[in-house]
Amino acid sequence: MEKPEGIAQDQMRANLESLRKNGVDPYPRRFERSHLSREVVDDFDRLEGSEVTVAGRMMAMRGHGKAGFADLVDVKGKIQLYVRRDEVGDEQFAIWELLSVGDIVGARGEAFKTRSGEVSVKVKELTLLSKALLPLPEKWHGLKDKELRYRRRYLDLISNEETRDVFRSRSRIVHIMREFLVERDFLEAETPILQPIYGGAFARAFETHHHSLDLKLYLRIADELYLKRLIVGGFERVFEIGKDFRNEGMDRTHSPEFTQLELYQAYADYNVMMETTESLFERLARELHGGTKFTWQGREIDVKAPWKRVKVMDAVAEVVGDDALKSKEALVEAARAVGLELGDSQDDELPGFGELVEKILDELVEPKLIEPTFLIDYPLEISPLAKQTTDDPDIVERFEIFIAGIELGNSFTELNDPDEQVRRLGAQVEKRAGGDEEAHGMDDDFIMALRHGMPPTGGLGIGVDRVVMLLTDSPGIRDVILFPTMRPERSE
RNA sequence: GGGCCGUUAGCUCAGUCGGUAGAGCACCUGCCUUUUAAGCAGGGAGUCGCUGGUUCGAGCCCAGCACGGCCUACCA
Repeated sequence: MEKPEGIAQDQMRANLESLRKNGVDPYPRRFERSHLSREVVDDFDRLEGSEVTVAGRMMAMRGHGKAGFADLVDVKGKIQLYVRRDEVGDEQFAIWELLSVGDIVGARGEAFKTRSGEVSVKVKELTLLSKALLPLPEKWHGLKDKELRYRRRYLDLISNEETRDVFRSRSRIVHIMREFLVERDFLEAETPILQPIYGGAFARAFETHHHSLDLKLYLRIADELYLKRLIVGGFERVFEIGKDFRNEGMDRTHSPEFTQLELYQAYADYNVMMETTESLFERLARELHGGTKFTWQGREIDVKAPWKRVKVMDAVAEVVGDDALKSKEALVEAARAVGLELGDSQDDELPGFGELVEKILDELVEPKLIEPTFLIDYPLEISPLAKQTTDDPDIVERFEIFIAGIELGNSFTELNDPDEQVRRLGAQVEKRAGGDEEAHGMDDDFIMALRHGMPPTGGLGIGVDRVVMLLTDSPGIRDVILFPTMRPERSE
């Protein structure tokens, strides 16, 4: 059942019928415009007195008896229409009087300036291009309700200039990332989203089913294992910008579908990736903010290189003390002492050393990393795809990127020793068998690829949505995703 | 999962002590040929998120539910 539209809506519909009776097609086909609104405004000195044709949505109307004004908004801005009965004729003026705010129209007429100096079009011919049947949100306050803004993003975009700006910036950011990498001879790749075995991160996956293959498939949680196959294949520098899917909780920085940039560079290591990260962020900040400094939610950020590099174990020692790192038992005690909840004291139920380190990082270290920081050199236990450091076999060459307390990316010197990779994934498979749904599975084809020889390689993943949040001063990830995941509205 | 808050006209919001539902915008009518949050006069517009309860009487009090927001927890 369609719910009744309401009185204003009934009247808009009645106007539609009146227009049809007057022989007006309320939904005609193409319309040729000569100028965008901003072109007329910017080039007014040259265009004054000449004829222009513009089109857009009427966002305000001001009637004056036998004349009227409307604000016509198009993709680049707004221009005022001035409609006079003695200019358009009785027939068109009658049509004008049946239009409302929200209707989409085309107008041909002379560019001129009003008495108050506003560039306008003195309309000679007005064409209805689409009749609106529902009223727009309030013109002064815009659409404020967050739920409605997410669910009906089109209204948010019509009403709120800031929302349009966020998504324009998002488009630029993605474009700059692509340009940055293509300039450096990276090849853009598209790898499978539907995967029989998922890997490359710790996360629960969405499951689906392919009917004609009668095959269980997963939506990818990362691009990693396929992009590395391309490195084996000889492309040497590859990247992908695309959606990953993780079947987990949602909050200010987590969305079940999100956009990730992953890149892999043969003959590089994580040090090269750190330099690449710094260059990319500097480039993004310069293009969006004109320099390396900007603010996010009141915090001053400066992405100028070089960024701080802090070893994970040093950061943890700073919080819990050096002695705590000598054994798992000592670390457990120290973690409890600083207030972390670790569950029951049964040793086999406690997290491993690596997981403890990670928990301490999450709770006590990362939130404080406001200025851009690379946390480097992670425990091997929680990094099954990264290569060990030369001086400590329990530590891998890996970093994560933090700005404003938010994790923005993850990178390592990629593990390319196939036998070691089998051992690492084997440990993951055991964890999964023990009930850890987020542990990796064994990907035999990936292992086979490594056995053919993958060059030493540096890899980097960056959370694009979070980068957009940061650079657009948006408080949450839903504010930078056009149509964020929502529970359906209950319909009666 | 837990806590707090919200849900009233298409939108933005009021709603006092529990006593017949309000404003502005939008829409419609009238006047108005340089206005711009145009103006003036008038009009129509409601399942007060849903279900139950208390009460002579509920938008308001109580309980449950739904959806959302913020925080928190979990989760690479």
